[in-house]
Amino acid sequence: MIIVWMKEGITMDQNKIPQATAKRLPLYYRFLNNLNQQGKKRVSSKELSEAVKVDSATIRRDFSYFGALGKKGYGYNVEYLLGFFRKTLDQDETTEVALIGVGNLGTAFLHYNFMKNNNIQIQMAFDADPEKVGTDIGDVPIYHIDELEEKLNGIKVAILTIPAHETDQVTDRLVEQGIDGILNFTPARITVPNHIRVHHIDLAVELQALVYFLKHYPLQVDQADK
Amino acid sequence: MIIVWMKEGITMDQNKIPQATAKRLPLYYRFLNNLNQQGKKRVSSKELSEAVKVDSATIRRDFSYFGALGKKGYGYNVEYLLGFFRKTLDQDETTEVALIGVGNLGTAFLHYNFMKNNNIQIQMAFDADPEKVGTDIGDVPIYHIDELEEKLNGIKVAILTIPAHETDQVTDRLVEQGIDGILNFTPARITVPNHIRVHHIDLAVELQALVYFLKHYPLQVDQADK
DNA sequence: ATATTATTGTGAATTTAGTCACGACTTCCA
DNA sequence: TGGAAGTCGTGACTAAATTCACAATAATAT
Ligand SMILES: NC(=O)c1ccc[n+]([C@@H]2O[C@H](COP(=O)([O-])OP(=O)(O)OC[C@H]3O[C@@H](n4cnc5c(N)ncnc54)[C@H](O)[C@@H]3O)[C@@H](O)[C@H]2O)c1
Ligand SMILES: NC(=O)c1ccc[n+]([C@@H]2O[C@H](COP(=O)([O-])OP(=O)(O)OC[C@H]3O[C@@H](n4cnc5c(N)ncnc54)[C@H](O)[C@@H]3O)[C@@H](O)[C@H]2O)c1
Repeated sequence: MIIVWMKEGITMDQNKIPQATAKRLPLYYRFLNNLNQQGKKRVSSKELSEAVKVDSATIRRDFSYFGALGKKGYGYNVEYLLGFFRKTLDQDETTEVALIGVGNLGTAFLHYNFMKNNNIQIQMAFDADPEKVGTDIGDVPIYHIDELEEKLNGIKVAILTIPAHETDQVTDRLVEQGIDGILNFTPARITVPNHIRVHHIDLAVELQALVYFLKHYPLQVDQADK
Repeated sequence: MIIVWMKEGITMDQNKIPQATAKRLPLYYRFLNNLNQQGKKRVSSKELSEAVKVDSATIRRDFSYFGALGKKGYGYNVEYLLGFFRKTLDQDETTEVALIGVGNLGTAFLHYNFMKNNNIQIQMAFDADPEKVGTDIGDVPIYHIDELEEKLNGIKVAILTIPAHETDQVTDRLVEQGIDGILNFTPARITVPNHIRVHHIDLAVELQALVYFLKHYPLQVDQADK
């Protein structure tokens, strides 16, 4: 077995962009979009910092990976920066997504459908329940999961909101169809070939972790908490 | 203005537990619970690693912050480890939570209500819509947001699933009532006094970040991807 | 018994992320 | 025009997290 490793971040474009930075980009983008809509022309790392709650040095550092986007003594030009990020985040082309599992969570996502500030659209949904199949939710058609192979049509990103015990089976079929990325809301940790990227969002874990932090990590006490 | 800083992680119990470790604890706990229910008696860091997708050295390191929980050459005793984590994660006492905003997401959470493997329970919900007030969802009563002060009754943790533009106003009221922690699903970054812990889960950002990674961070290509 | 195999716990090394602090440059006002 | 104020970009530092790699030890088989 020959394995070719392309370590992350040293390939393709010149992306040496740290992962931590990459995760913050959509946040910056959204906020810049707001500013722009408000007609704001310039913004400093300090202002941004207060709004997105990221240290201003971190913001400057993040931006600097893309070159010198600002002007010393001035700040950043909102429109320019926004345009830059639009290109960087590929906001011009829409990414099509499939959602699997139209239950409580899945339905919520379909109603919301991420199209507010961004380039991502749920194109179709699948469910195993015949009751749900055939209806639309917010213009998104719901197909039966048996039609996955037939309908998926080259979609590369999937959101998984099915019961945990169905996860492996469905994942295998998605992999078979050439999926590239999965946003997994089930508590199951899935196994996929390593060219596929999976992000887990484990809501129960998030809540438990918050509670754990509250009990065990007392925060700063500011005696003049105004 | 006098500020007393208690830096995180050097206070109270002997917790020098790194944050990254703390965030993984609920995950470990859940998986150990599964194992135990399956009647499994022992488990190695390698097995755990495959199941939860965390490097086995990281798992051993994580556990080691709590002392020597395993046996060399053997692994970990599932029951013992589980018992240990139950205590550590305070799984015996239930944490009461309030949910604010019974919309798409909020309703999904109410139906789910986290009580599966853990000690967290949504006790009550609030909404501004009179249509929703008065009904119950899965035994959780829905009150009008105007009753917040009256009903909240010392609850220390809140889940926020309201529209972004309502966030500051509602947050201030929660703070006023002495909330300790907020799990914020709105895209708004909220400002709170620094003894209050806020975790953001920004679903749109997560999805955008996944797409960004797919386009810009080609993963390892395994030529014998079996 | 003894050898073989499995697996921990942890120092040390490495990698990744975050922050400080300041020189360089811009803007803006008097 | 000159100087004060503001802000970036970044080298150097610090901190946090991960991973390597191996001695120590336990379980098991023969
Ligand atoms: N709802 C929440 O608040 C919440 C919180 C944390 C985690 N989760 C996790 O998210 C997932 C979904 O949760 P939910 O509350 O929406 O569950 P749900 O039961 O409401 O929805 C699951 C949906 O998947 C469908 N389904 C079942 N098998 C399928 C298959 N093979 N192919 C396609 N569809 C199939 C069902 O018909 C159902 O509509 C679960 O894994 C759950 O553990 C949910
Ligand atoms: N639904 C999703 O998939 C999704 C995805 C990403 C982010 N979000 C964010 O999560 C939040 C909730 O989303 P949603 O889709 O559930 O929205 P929603 O509009 O369906 O629900 C919001 C609910 O909050 C209630 N509300 C409004 N003002 C209130 C107040 N002052 N006090 C109490 N309740 C109030 C409304 O009556 C409504 O029931 C939003 O901020 C949204 O941006 C949602």
